[in-house]
Amino acid sequence: MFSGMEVAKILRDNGYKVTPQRLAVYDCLAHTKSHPNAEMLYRALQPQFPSMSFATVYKSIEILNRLNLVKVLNTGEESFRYDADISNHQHIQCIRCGRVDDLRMDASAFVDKAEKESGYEIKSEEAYFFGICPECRKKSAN
Amino acid sequence: MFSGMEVAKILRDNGYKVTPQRLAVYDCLAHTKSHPNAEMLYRALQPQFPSMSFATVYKSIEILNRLNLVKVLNTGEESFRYDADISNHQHIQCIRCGRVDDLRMDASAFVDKAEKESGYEIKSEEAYFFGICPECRKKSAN
DNA sequence: CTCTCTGCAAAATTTTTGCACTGCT
DNA sequence: AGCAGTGCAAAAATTTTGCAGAGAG
Repeated sequence: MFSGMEVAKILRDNGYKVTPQRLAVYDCLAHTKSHPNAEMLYRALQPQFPSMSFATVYKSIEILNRLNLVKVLNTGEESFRYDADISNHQHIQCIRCGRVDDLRMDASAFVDKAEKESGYEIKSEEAYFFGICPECRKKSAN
Repeated sequence: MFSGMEVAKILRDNGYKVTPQRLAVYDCLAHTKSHPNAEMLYRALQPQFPSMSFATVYKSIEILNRLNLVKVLNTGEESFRYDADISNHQHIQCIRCGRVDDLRMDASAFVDKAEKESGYEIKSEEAYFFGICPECRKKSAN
């Protein structure tokens, strides 16, 4: 998680211009835990940038992702979700309400085993769990 | 992995008709290790069913998936991939050539830990590893 | 002042849907 | 014979692209 000034510096140092839109996309991702998709980001940025287009949302994310400032999540829904937390962690999604939460577990033993068994040189890893979140469990009263 | 007759029985027992297209989609998935997407399936079935449409591919997969005969994979590509191996296993994709391989590791300890840490009631789990496959490692000669 | 970025609209992709016709049971 | 399934084309939904004008460095 970086400050606006840090993000600006990273953009500048990599030859990208620092625009309010790019900073706002990062800022939005950095200040939410909801792992939004492009549409949620677009809607969240509308009040501040009424003229902003989806193209800019996607182009901003592409750059932020290339600079390793945001991660792309893939929970199996129609659209991708995005996360400004680039530390190694896993995700868990509620199959009732759709929310996505973070999970922090040390997966290095799992990765090492996968590397040995597959013969691949592993560069990254994504783990998704699916189930029923504490709130939905309460609601269903079983 | 089921035989054609077993799949036919499962379809019939669940009120779905047994059609050559549905059996062929399952058969195609059961006899490949390449984890094809809809287009690969469509092309593979063309010789046998020149009139078959994408609609039928997707509709067949939807039913097979609902009957828990095939699994939907999400490696972060544009399209979904499908797998007739419904046993608990993980997947690893080569970031050079795009191939997807199976990996069989016991993840139950990982799942238990996730369940405790998240408070979720976990129903399923997907783990994807990304790296460079043995063949591509040889080619790059490092 | 230059050159990248934005915003718009159109394009490209993947997947879904509606409907007439076919064919399984 | 009845009704679900197929195939086609059109629709949806998400993401990408081209281009003219705006704005960052």
